[in-house]
Amino acid sequence: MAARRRTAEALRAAGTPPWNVDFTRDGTALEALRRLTAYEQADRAGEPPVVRVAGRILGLRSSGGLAFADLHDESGRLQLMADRGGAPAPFEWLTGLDLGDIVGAAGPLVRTRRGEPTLRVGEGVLLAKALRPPAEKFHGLRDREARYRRRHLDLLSTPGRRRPFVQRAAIIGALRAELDRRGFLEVETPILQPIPGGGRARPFATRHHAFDQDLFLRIALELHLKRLLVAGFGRVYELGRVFRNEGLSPRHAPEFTMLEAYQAHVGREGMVELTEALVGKAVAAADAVPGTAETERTVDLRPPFRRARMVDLVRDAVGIDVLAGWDAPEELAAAARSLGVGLPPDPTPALVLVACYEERVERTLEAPTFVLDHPVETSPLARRLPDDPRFTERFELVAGGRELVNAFAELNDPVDQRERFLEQARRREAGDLEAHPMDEDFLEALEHGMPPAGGMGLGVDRLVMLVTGAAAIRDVVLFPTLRQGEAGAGPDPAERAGGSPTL
RNA sequence: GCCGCCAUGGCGCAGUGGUAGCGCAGGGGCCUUUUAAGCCCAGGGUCGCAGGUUCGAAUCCUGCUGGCGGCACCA
Repeated sequence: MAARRRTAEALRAAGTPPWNVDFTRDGTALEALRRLTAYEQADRAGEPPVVRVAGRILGLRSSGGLAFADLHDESGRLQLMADRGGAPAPFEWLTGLDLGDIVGAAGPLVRTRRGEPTLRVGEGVLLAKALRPPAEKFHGLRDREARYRRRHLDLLSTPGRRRPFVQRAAIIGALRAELDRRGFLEVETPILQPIPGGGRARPFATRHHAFDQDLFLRIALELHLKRLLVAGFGRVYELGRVFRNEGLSPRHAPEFTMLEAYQAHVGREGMVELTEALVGKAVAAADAVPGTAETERTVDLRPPFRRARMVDLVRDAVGIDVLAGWDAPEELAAAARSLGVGLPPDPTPALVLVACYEERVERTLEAPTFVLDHPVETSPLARRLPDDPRFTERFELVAGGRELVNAFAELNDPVDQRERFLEQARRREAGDLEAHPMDEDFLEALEHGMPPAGGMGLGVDRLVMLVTGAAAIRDVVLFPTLRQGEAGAGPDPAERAGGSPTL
């Protein structure tokens, strides 16, 4: 690095500023290749195309009087070449570059002896000197911590690793396009909330100084979107970050992206249809990203998806028939315990069912499956089944052993809603930190009348993981949350220690 | 929060109690069609941090920090 600083200073002294230089290109590397191909297909009529490209130098090879460099831009790679005899100034320029430098280059396109499309440099301009080298050029950054903490270095050193993030953007764009096409209104609701509701999770707490009041970061989008149904919007959705103060894992991050959509006058079936459509569009959008053919997708995400009731899944997988044993909760609990299923204290039949499902069934559901009819006790915002009030008109879409979507016919009975909040509040007082808090403001909205509606929430990061074949949520989040400790406080231990870098 | 594994030059890795090595990158040199170019030369590391055991510690022990994996909880 010291040598690079000297190089930069020498350039400045020689009247060639190493930064803040402009260069107008006439296309990307990919477009340059297309122009060369077109020229060749036209039987090389006339002069070869002259192009101006700009990008980062990630490979340098020189052999005496010939020098090559690999220029990478957002579209791909183009080789640069200069020879001492033919073009002394460009040759000196090219051999004086360092890996990582960002340059502009102009000249005719040719092919080398090996057939590599190559820009023969006529004019070369240094646009930004790299004082630090990229990571190792063959293996790139392998250390996971370094890759997450210094994502810019990871991505610049290994351009192919940008692809999942391009796919992510394509997926989010497709979700938005499909919802827009269906007439949903995209809205933005508060992230800072006095009462974090709409889900079961511990929130992050923060402090508003001017209000002298505690606020929480939202854990879900649900309650505000339902207020908008009350307000008269028939179809609304929000795509946004939510925050949950819970453990991390390859599939859990403290902040993640959620899509929630609400549609008046449709029930659960409408949400099934919408879910299948959105997943289908997401898959198509991701597959349309260039270079995606070799994506490793372990789960077939083509709709339609299987449907199964939770009670049936549990009965078939675990051998416990919760419906049959509903009136004998002690026996149900004993049966579950004898199979090694962990249960909360005083388990009701519903809690036995959910425990068996979550512990024994969910992770086994690889192929996308709509899991239907969750019990009321764990579904405080969902409408009851008309023919069985113990269960709700809810589903979760599970794929790859993980919940991807949670949806239901929304409860619009303010009396029932109040009772369920009270029940949740009792659990909260009993120490359940994730029980839903009482929310009078939301109840007041419901009391004005909310149309019957279906609602769904989709974990965008998980969808992106499934669609791109990523093993960890951190592989589809650009800058994942990491602990900030002494040892990992900054990117460069040498500089943090105050010593001079030894590069 | 608990359990296990990991941490060695800028990056990728080797080194299991006896003077820290290799490749890439960086520096110097050779080479006019290279593709992780090749060849020669010379550099660069308080082995994550702090203690301990030992004549002697990268190596064994303890604690701490960070990461990864699992459990618990959730999407």
